[in-house]
Amino acid sequence: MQIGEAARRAGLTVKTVRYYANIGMVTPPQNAATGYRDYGEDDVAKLQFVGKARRFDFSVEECRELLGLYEDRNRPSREVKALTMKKISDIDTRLAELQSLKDELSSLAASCDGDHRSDCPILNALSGGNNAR
Amino acid sequence: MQIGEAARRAGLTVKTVRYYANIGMVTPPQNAATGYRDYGEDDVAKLQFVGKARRFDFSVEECRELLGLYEDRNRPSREVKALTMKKISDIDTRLAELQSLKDELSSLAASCDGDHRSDCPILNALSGGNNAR
DNA sequence: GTAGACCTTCCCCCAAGGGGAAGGTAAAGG
DNA sequence: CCTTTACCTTCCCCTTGGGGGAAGGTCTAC
Repeated sequence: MQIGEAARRAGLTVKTVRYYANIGMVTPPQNAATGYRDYGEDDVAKLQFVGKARRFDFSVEECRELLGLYEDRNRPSREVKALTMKKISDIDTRLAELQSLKDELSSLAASCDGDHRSDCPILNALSGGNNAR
Repeated sequence: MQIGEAARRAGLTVKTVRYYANIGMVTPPQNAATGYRDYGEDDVAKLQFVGKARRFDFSVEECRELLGLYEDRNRPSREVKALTMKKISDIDTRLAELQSLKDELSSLAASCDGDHRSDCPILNALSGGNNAR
């Protein structure tokens, strides 16, 4: 099938699918005469796989790794689990950072009247000494 | 003072400070003879302000806006608070997304033995039907 | 035969700088 | 006076994950 239908079926844009072909992630054969890429069912499955992994916040390089494991029917599940645990740990780190930011911003916002007057504790905190963070 | 000291005092890299000058965020006068930028105390204060706002996850454009409000001694604090509340809302959205990702990945990881065998529920979920997400 | 819907490659664009080259400048040391 | 060292400058390419659009080839329908 052509790239448009493959993209539709994988829930990706044509640009994205072409990009994955360019970086060697999902590489369909290319018709010598027309230059058109020719996607098969297995390619669509890989595209769906990558699309789903991307939605799970795996980077393109991590997707490439997962795809390699996916295609290797004899790899130990340990490797896949390790990647997943690492990703969970990354997410935890980011969650903690964002929560901390939110707490600080919330306390700043709570101290600001937010009215027509110009006095603003938020700006004061941002411009004040380095003790704010 | 020269850019190096300004950067040190603001807790930023020279590259970053030069970038802020290039995009018109903090623009010190430039010595006509040597081309060296000449930072004053007010510039350092602005750099510190921007650096702190960046650490609060405000984008460079948002920082530019905050800096405008910071320099306008007559603006209502309402505007500053609105930007802050918007940022908190953005963070909330991202927190929810990440938490959801984490939950899904955690349940996948829990179902995977992670041993030497090749059967892996994580890969099965990624390659399976679209019901996983 | 021609319009419309595909497809291709190619190049520039985003954020927010980082890395490093090539070259100018200032101050200290010998 | 000369050299080393530590600054500084501009310039260009690199990052992530594609998006936008131009120029041009192809295929099907009417």
